[in-house]
Amino acid sequence: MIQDDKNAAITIHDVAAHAGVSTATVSRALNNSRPMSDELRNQVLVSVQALGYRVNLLGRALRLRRTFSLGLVVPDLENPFFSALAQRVSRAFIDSDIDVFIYSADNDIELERRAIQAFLGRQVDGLVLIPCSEIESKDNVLLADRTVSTVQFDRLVLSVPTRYVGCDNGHGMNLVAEHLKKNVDLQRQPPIFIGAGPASSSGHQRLSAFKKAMPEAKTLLGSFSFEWGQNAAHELVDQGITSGAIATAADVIALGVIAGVQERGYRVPEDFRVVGFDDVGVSFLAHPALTSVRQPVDKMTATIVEMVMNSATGVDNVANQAKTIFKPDLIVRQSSPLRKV
Amino acid sequence: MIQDDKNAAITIHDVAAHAGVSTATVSRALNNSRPMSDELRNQVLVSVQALGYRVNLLGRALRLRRTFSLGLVVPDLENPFFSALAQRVSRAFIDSDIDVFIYSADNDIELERRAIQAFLGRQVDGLVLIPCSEIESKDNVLLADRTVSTVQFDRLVLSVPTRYVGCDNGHGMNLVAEHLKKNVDLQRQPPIFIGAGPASSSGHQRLSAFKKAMPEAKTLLGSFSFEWGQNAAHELVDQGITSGAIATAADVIALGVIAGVQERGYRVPEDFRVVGFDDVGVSFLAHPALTSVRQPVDKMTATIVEMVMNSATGVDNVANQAKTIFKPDLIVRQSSPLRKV
DNA sequence: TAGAACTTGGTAAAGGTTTACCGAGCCCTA
DNA sequence: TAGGGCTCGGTAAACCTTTACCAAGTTCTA
Repeated sequence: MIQDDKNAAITIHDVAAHAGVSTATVSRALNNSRPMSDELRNQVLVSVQALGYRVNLLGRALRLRRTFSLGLVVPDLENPFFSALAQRVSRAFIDSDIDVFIYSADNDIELERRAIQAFLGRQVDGLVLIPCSEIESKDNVLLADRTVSTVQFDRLVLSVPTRYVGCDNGHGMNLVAEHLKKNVDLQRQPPIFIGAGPASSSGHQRLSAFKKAMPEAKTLLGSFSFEWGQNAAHELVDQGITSGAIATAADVIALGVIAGVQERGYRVPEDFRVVGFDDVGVSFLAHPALTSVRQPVDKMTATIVEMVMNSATGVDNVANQAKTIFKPDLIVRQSSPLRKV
Repeated sequence: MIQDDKNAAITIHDVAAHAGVSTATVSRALNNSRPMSDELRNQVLVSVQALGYRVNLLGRALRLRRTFSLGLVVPDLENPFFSALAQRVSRAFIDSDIDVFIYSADNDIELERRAIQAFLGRQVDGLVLIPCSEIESKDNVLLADRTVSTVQFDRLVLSVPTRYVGCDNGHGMNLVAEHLKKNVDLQRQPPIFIGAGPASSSGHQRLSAFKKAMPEAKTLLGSFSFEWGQNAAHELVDQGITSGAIATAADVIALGVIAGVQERGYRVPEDFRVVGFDDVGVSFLAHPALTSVRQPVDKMTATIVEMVMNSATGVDNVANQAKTIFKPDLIVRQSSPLRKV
């Protein structure tokens, strides 16, 4: 059984031997950890080139007790909203010396735990979690937080006191309610909310905020999925509701709603106004363009970067449990325009 | 500057001391690497529990020269097609002892290189790459392949002789051509192909296969994006083309095309037939449901698993450059149904 | 010119594992 | 009872780095 280790890995010792210096010198040349003559440094770098040496980050991490890496655990990459968030988080770290590794929990609490264990065992410097469930993920988040600097993102397990970055779902829903009151005739037909169950904090918060802002609303609850929006729309039409204002808990639901009402022969925005939430990941696929609550993702990811970098250098134990909540905006587009159609 | 290392990491030595045994015994108890009395094993496990010990995978990897990890580099997670593929690859490894870590290159050759370096430095056991570009990614793929067991997936840099798993784009396009010939009246209006430029191997292959199968087709080339499909559709309509058959190089383009023609007041499938390619990631968002070439993703990811596991155990240096190409199927749905509408 | 102050290179320990090898104790047989 | 063949625990080396400390050489000052 031949290990195809390719070429049996060059170490710093090989470089040192090739350059005729000690390993300390090689390390110092590569890391600029102490001033040295240009001549000597070049001598080392030439050998590095010649041998094609690449530092073994495992050895370095062991010694430094630091890996320059961050783990990002997302509930489900097949959901374009989460994959977009993942991308944006990675991108936010591009100017840092930290590598972001993504692990998908595939909507499975067990797998979420495995992801966290995988990262913890590999000694990541920090962990960013979008927990699968507001309740069932508790132990997982706890495990993470006990071991390493942890930030929850987008979704929150409130019972574990970690830092958190998210958006003000209540404010977002208020904007939606205001918009509908101003621009839709709600006399004929009270507004309808098509949401997700309260298993995740976002589903939970958006639902209760909308109910509070528009107590007269009819609410239908399902999951954060296209199919659910589609089914709910069919259901409405089949019940004889053929126009009105529909708010949703997420863009992906709104897309389903639009498809669903169109399949039944109704039009958006002429018959139904539809409003989404998130404006991340899938909203660009909507037709007509989707009025949606936009989360300020860039600000949010920038905050995550700040939190991670600070806790890596241990600056800020003060605000270690701080929740940073951003106010979202309403972006008005064709699916629910400003004037009454 | 306080390192908030939480609780300063329990090592195997702490466990050994607590249990009153040597580190060798602890390691053997945890890894079952040599038979031992149940009594002793329990004694060790109790201490492990009591201290909350978790193995440091860095130390282990250093010693074992194996990390039980796989790096997956994708071009762009904001593209739902790639994020779905990433999810599916991870999922395929769920029953193995290997953890899959995902890194997004954000469509940037430099970042793709950084991703590969990050994985190589961390000594992953294997690398799965979906290269950004057929040409510009060459050096990156080469770097990977020189160092570790590498598989290219979906897209191919042919000039680097690595293993590859993909689908037969030519065959897929032949199926599309056949379908259109049988079910659409192409006399009135020759078929139209809305594709992507030849920078990626999939764009390239799909284009040339379709042109070969239907030389009379009009072709428009852009990018793998919704916007491009939308713009291309507008362009067609604005040129006075108001019906016909449209094949595309990807579902995400097809979605854009559907949206585009609908925006101009035409219907799918009554006016335009639209066919996608991939049937992964976004096709479920299409309305009407999208006729598409389905890649057999499960078979493909299973093959990747096999390749990675084999090369990890060094079984198969023979087929080390094997290209495994799967035949896709055509899934007929409403956007281009079987009978002439 | 003695020696302080600085520069610059090397030695070796430490970081957390796993495991080859050793040795001690036991049972069994000749 | 000598010693062969077990079982089972421990010691220490190795995996690859970085860096505290040391030592030697140089420059400068008093």
